[in-house]
Amino acid sequence: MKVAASTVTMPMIFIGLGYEMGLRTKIKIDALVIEPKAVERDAFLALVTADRKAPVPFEFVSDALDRRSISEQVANRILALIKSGNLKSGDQLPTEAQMTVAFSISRPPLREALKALTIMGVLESRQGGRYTVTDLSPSRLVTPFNIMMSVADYDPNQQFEAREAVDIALVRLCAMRASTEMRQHILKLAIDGRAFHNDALAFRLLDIEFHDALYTAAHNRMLGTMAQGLYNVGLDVRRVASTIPGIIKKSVRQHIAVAEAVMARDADAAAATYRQHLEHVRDTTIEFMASTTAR
Amino acid sequence: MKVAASTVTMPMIFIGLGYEMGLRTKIKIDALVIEPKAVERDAFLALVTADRKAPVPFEFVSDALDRRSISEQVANRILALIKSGNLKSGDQLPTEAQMTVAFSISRPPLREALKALTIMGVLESRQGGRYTVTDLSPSRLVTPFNIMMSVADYDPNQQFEAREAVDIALVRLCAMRASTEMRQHILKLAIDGRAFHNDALAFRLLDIEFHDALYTAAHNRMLGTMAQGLYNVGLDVRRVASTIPGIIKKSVRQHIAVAEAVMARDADAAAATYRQHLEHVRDTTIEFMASTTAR
DNA sequence: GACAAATATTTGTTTGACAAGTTTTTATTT
DNA sequence: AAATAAAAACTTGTCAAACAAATATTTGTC
Repeated sequence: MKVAASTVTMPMIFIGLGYEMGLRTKIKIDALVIEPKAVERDAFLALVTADRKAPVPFEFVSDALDRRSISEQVANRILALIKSGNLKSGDQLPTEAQMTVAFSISRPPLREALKALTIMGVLESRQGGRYTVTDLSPSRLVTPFNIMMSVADYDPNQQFEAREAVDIALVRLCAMRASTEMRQHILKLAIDGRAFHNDALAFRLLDIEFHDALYTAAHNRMLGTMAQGLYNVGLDVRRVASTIPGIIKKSVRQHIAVAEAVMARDADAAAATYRQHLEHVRDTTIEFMASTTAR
Repeated sequence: MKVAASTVTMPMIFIGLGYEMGLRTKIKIDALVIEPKAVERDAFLALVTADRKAPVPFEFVSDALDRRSISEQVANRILALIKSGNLKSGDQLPTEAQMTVAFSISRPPLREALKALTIMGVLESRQGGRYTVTDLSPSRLVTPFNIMMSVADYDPNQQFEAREAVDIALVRLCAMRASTEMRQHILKLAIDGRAFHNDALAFRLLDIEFHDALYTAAHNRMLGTMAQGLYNVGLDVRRVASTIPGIIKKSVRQHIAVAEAVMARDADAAAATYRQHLEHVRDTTIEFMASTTAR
């Protein structure tokens, strides 16, 4: 037990060296026997030690002071591994036990870092399985964006100003560079909406797909992620607002107009029609919010 | 010790009731005596119990499955308290010990949730002091945004497309609704740049302030946060790129042109000049990246 | 009442243990 | 020998207890 303690807190360079040499030690802790067999020349420890001196180009956490907690530092280190390409989508991370050795820390702070990245949609974990890097897709990474947006004071006007900037840029890009398949898919989704004039829930699902298709077809992940985040912010309000009779019908008509402009590769027309659509959504949303007197 | 364990895992409703009745229990754990004196009818426990049944309107974490870990659930709960206005900027959270009782969990998962929110810029903590809610300002909340953007594959063209959409919208808003003081501040920052034609570091700091002022003066926190995030993504590249002779001089001239358009409340002119500036930054950045052959 | 020292409180970190899943190995059967 | 089922090993999730380090609060003194 004493041995275990001193081994774990051994300077990283030593562990790394022992590791490089293929050293295999059996560490007995009470009734638990740890044998590093599954590691098999895992590159993680080397990576962690390698870019230890190299400063992370951009610091993510508020104060640049080194007085940050270990968990924040470790979260940055793992992010740096992903940024530098040493950890890619789908990759499995080492086990927590291995990482505690690699980072020379104990489990709780390590888990604080891992959980933070999990909540942010960068990592994924299942009890019994290992941590893996997610696909890092916009739909995964909107999570922190949603948090950011939802926590700030919610102002519908600001939100629609933002959507006007982001969505219309995306619609323009979509009209210019979408593939033929995506254009047809978008048009199909728009036309399919006609079947849901009286089914608010079904229309809402279709609406999500329609906007998603636009964002994806534009081939700009950054704008796409932002647009999706902004779309989500007002989603719960609009879910109720869209039950007002006539609103769905008008939305469907506008969707089709946008889709036809996209089909025609007419960026200006697509932007103009989409702007109309956005204004319609804004007005009905604000109207609805005003009608529910309680805040 | 047995008593302590059973007390902590007691159903929340009971704790809440005992609390409501002003019950004060002394819990002895080994040599540690916990006496809930500092709580003083703290509303936190009531809040936590209150909106326990009420479902959070929008779920932040990927899978809607209830198989999420406790820490993720608790993070959502705390966020819900902030969203609903029960926790405001600057508010102190209860101590960890109190929250473990309120949420009926142990410290590690609670800390995982708190640390996740800390890394995301929602909470702040100092050893010895308590957790507090940050000012939730864009500059704080960009953190998750930066992570999101930096983790995804970095494509300069996409980035500048995004900036074109977001920044130009902001500049337009700025030209329309900035206060007189802010306009003058922006102009001053632009003109001050002249002094730094040969000092890359100083110019970089001024550049950050200039763009920050534009974003703030536009009075749209959502767009402002996004713009700041996008600005940060390419910051380390541009820090080096801007050392190329002549680049600073041109940037300063363009800053002044933008500032003058803002002073004149001419949104179109501001947008046009800013677009020129962005293109200049884009071209020099791409040029620089191409010159450094190694990726 | 103001200031300094002592005390208490609070977050940060470590260690240890066990529960609840998942993966791998082993044994059995076909 | 291959497929399948059971067992073992492994891994994450959670709890518990303790101590270190920094901060708040109280107490004592002038």
